[in-house]
Amino acid sequence: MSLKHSLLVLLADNPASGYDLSQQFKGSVGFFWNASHQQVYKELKTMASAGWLDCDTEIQSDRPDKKVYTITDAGRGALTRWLSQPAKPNKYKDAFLIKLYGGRHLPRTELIKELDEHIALHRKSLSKLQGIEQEYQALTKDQQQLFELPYLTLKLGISSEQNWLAWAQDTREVLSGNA
Amino acid sequence: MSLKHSLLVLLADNPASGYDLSQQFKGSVGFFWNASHQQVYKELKTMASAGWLDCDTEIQSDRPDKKVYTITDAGRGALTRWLSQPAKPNKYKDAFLIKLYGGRHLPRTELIKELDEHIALHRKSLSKLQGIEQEYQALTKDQQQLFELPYLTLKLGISSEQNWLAWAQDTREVLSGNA
DNA sequence: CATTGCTATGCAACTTTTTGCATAAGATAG
DNA sequence: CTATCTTATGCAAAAAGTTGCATAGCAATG
Repeated sequence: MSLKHSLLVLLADNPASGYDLSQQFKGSVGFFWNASHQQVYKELKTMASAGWLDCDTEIQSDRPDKKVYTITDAGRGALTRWLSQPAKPNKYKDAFLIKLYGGRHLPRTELIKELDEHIALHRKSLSKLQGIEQEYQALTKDQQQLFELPYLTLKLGISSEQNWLAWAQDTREVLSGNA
Repeated sequence: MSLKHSLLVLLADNPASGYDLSQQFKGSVGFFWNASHQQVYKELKTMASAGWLDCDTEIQSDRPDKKVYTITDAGRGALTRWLSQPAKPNKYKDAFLIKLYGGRHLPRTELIKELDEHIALHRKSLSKLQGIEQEYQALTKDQQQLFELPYLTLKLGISSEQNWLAWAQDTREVLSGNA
């Protein structure tokens, strides 16, 4: 339901191609929403035929051509309508926690091994977010003002990852029998 | 993909009905996995016909009859196979953060109003988890041992909610212009 | 010079999830 | 006494998401 609206929010700032938008889902936006490139391309097509977006093909010589989507007035209307309705509460899903919950059926060493893999992933994710934060902090005050709200979402991403990693350290000690 | 495995993990401990399992998704398990009752009933049916579960109807006089599902050896095998494969990294999706990210297009008062609603939800969720924690802490050491791993998942739930609420307080001040 | 990775788009089949509806009896609140 | 809540199950349609495949040229690594 909200992929459409994520795309509208991103396109409300700047026109972009499906590829560009997919890249955003791999970056700072990916913390709170994500979609595969297939899904994005398909959704953009649907949104364009609903009149929410205009599509222009940008011919590139050294790279594949781009389809650049621009939000229309109808698109902005749809976005505003959605924004003024209450957002559905988020639902967290984490397969690793299922494994931990049912970890009695598994040797501790395996649990720890998998925990370590997830720690590595979360560390990577944290440093990516921190890199984006540094870019933000390098901006002038005026520019920062523009990204004030996206920066708030980034801060939640960072503190969530830090919280996860702190929990993982404690958990690792319990699993190792050092607690 | 992991609904099957959540159900297997839960059924590995105790036989349960679809209703029971749905209730668990509303409780402590709901922090890291969830599904509607329709989904659960359907999935249990599929799993039973795959031979992973046995189904017995428990006739109740003052309440509707129950279908109690018990895990089979084949089910335990499927669970073990799944447990020994790496779990997919979690993906977080939060529609409210989309709104905050694109909040420039909305009056601050509306953003704050919605933030407050989500704060209320997260507080409720936190106190539910803390209630479960108190039940755990009231157990004897031996009983606690049995729930050692589920308790670890609960601790992540609690600290995640606390982290979210702390972020929300900061965010509220920024949105109110008091930062 | 071969392989991998990045840019860039998309179809088709399948699985998963959501949403709306349906039934039914006892319990509790106003 | 009426309405809502809880227990208990499920079907069917639609929407959303995943997985596998396909194309194609340029750049960089080895």
